[in-house]
Amino acid sequence: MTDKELANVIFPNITKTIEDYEKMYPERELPEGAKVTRFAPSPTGFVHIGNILQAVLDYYLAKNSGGIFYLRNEDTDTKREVSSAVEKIMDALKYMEMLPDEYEFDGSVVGNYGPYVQSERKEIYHTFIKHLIEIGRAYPCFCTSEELEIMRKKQEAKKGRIGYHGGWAKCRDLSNEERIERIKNGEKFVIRFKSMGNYDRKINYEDLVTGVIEFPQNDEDFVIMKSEDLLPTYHFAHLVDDHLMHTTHVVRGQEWLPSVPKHVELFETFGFKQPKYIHSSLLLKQDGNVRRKISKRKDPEALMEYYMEHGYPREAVIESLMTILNSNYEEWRDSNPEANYLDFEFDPKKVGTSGALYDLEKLDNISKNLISRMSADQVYDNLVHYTEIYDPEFNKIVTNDPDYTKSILNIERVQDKPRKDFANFSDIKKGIWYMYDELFDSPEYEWMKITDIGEIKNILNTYIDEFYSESDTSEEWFNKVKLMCDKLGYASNMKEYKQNPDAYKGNVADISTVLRVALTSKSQTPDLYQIMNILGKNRIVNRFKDIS
RNA sequence: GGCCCGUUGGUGAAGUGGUUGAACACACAUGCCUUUCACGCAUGCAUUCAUGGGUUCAAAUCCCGUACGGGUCACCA
Repeated sequence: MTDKELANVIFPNITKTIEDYEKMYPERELPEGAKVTRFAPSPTGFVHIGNILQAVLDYYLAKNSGGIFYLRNEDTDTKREVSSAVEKIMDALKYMEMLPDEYEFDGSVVGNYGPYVQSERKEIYHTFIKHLIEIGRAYPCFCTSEELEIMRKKQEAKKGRIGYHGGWAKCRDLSNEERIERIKNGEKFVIRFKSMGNYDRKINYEDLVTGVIEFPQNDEDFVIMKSEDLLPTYHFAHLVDDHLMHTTHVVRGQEWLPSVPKHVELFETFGFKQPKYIHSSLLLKQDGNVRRKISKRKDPEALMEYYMEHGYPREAVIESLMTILNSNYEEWRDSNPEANYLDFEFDPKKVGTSGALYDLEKLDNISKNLISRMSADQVYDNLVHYTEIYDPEFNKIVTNDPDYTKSILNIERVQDKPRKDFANFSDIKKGIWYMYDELFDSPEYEWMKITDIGEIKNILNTYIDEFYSESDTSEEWFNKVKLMCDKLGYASNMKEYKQNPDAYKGNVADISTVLRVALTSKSQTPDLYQIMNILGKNRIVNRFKDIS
């Protein structure tokens, strides 16, 4: 019996050919040098920051070259699949403003190279597998997992290489008669690739990041189609999909490096052009004195939700990831502060290979700088958008009087070196809540040096009765505070105070602090003059009255 | 265990044989500024590039060994 007959027994309903599919999915018409990349996560319910790292690179490579960035749902592992996972992936991409050009979501397909969901591409995979069987490069394997387990044990005992190769590949030399008979008897089987490789020979593979790497040839008859769901394994789906969708560059984690020889043989067998690979480094986390892979169970910052929930600006996340991806990015950003990151010239050779510790402090720093450069309007818009989803209560308060909120956000913003106190949009509430009467409800006053309520009231009353004037400029205002110091026996000049502290009850800083705490309850705030201006006289008086 | 990748300060890292007495950024420390905080400014922070050997006039940079870390060896991706 021929291989062709075997192929027909296994896939009786497959009538299309590889050529048919190649006609359906012709070469893309793109400008010279345009890159086609894909984000291809498996829908496990978590969007890992490492995945986003890859997506940023994918998106960048496509957009920077005038190419295509598409989303492919790798749902061939039916056991791990989670139903809401694709939604989460789309949410994350939306948040990052990295929407794919082609995708399949919510029942609609965008793009001409779909389906973009692997479980819907079964027939395509089967066509390619059928071809492989026809040319004698794939075969059904009836080994059970128990048998394979025993084989592994034997191999271990002999200290040999583990795997389904050479003489260990029992089903490889079965006759087609026997194969067909066993299939007709209803035996379960997987399809294995029949490797022609020789482990003692080497291949030279050129990685865009690492450079040339020498591997032994693949000689493993690895599984390309699973028995239960008849779906392909990653290796085979990678071949078929990236060929048919004309992917030019594959960004994937370093954990894929060892399977490169398999992919090389697969592409060579079909005579397909292999995409270029960028194997990105893993994100690590310092845990005591060991470094380990950042883990979604132990490290909240491993998940994209962390950044969304805290309201980190997408630009900051991108900046921090680009910094990890390419070591000279920061330098470039320094000299091109306003440029779009897509205009950066990326050099795959500069991708770190050793696994980087993901540094949240660095993110905070990048983010603080970024937010400090925004206008009050921009911060306001971001804040509204963020609180809509993550803090509806605060959203109501903030949007109740947009101009009022903006004036708060504008404190010490319009100046050469704006304040940098917000690393994300959830920080804002912590910084400005006291400006809203709804939230300023019996706060805990952080009195510092002057704690005597009698003295505090004396200061506040004196100030309101004799010195406060709503129309004062910043300088006038502070001069009056100093005048009050002189009157009450506090030093208005810090230098004089430091020279002779005993001559005074305290100094102008102590007085300012009393005003500050009385108005905000906090001992540390931005510019007090601006706060008072925004509060206005009535509320200042009222807040002073509350002190008792 | 086999195969592969890696190892420059607290962190990300620059660096591919000689103005590197190891850049830059983050973090940290100290000081200045200052009504608080933040900002800003100034200074400090690896005599040394995992380690041993070799090549060379010259090595973090090239070669070999060792150690350590990571990845992978599934009908998971």
